[in-house]
Amino acid sequence: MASRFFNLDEEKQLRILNAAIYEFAQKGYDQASTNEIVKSAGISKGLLFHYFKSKKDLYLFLHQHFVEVLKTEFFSELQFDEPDVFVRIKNIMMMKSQMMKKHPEIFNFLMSAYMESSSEVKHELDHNHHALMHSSYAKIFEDIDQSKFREGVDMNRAVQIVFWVLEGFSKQVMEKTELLGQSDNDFTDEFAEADVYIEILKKSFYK
Amino acid sequence: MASRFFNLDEEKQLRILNAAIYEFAQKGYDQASTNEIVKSAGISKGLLFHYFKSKKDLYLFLHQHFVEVLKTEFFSELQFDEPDVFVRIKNIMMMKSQMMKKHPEIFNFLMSAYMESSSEVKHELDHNHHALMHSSYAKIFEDIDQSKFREGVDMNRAVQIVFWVLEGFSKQVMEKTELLGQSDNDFTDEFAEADVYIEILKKSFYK
DNA sequence: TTCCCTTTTGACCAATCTGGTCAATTGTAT
DNA sequence: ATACAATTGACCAGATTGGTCAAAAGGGAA
Repeated sequence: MASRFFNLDEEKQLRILNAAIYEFAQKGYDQASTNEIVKSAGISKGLLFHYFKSKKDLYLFLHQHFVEVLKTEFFSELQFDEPDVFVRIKNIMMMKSQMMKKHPEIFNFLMSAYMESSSEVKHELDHNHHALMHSSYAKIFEDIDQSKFREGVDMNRAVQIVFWVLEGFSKQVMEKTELLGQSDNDFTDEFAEADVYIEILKKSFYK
Repeated sequence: MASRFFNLDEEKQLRILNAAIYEFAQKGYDQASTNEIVKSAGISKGLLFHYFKSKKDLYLFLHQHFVEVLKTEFFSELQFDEPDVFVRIKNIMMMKSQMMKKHPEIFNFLMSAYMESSSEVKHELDHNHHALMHSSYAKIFEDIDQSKFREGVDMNRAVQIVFWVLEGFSKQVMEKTELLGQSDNDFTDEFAEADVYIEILKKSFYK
């Protein structure tokens, strides 16, 4: 099914993919319209159903595909050798911000898929999602250098705190850059500010 | 318009309100169906348009009404005399959790309204929202006792950290209680755990 | 040109749904 | 019986739904 799709003009592929994830993100599975998708992709109705045999087929393909796309980009750009957990978490958060900036439509789509409640696709989605989380998230907290922590601090809670702080921080960054016109922003200032928070937390929890 | 509505059976009022916010939260303004609302409220089409002269009228009324409801409940149960910022933030977060637990439908509706992009209502919503945020949020950070902070700590950033940590914490609590069957939960354990985090942060930032 | 195969089209389907109206019915209090 | 408010639901005209399929268009080889 999908293999045939990838032989298309790359530009036509993109038009279809973008139109589809936009529509699904906007309206959710049930309410999304295949008519709307073909119209905004500039292709005929028949063609869409030629490549994807049903609406469900299309939706599940999109989900699988873009999870894969983000995963690939994420793991190719992240250095895993970073020994300090705090910095590791920071890198992940900043990367997430950069990727949300770069591919907002994909994030919107995957976020809406995460919230999707239509019984027609819910089961398959949950399955994909769990597989992803289990494989990716765990390794953030792997191999933490315990010797750096001051005696008496609860290491797990400390790491949790750092995680929440940087999550809050990157959420704030996203909201700010959304308000201002975005464009060229390379997050240099934000990296620096994130480091200030890291330093504060290190001073609190490290020896 | 709305004044007439409040003369109805209270039970009928509730049926209408619940049906409406559920539908709007589920599908967004454009895609929400007035037919669906009257069906699930068990009233006739004509009646809905008798009390609310249009779909837009209904939507904006619901928004205004439930913002008011939550605001009232929030400010009536919160003690403002709490002198410690950290505890103040904690109280607000825990209260938010409790209210989300108590009125999940209202939160869903207001959350979806916050994300609403339909041009027909966006402008009015933004206006309401801004008014709310400006009046409520500011006083969280009012009158902070600076003398408690250790020298050398950046007070604003410290408060920000506490805010993010407790936000992350309460989000986690919500997700957990959503997975488990909810029911009777009074958040006693969660209050205690939140206090642990508060203590850690106090030790870091206070004299 | 002719042949053959793949790609692409869009009219068509039957069903459902849209926000909103309004003449008619029902309920209630005098 | 009268008046008035509350309530109904059939009706409107048009749009939209996921999906099909015979036909047209494209393109390379003979």
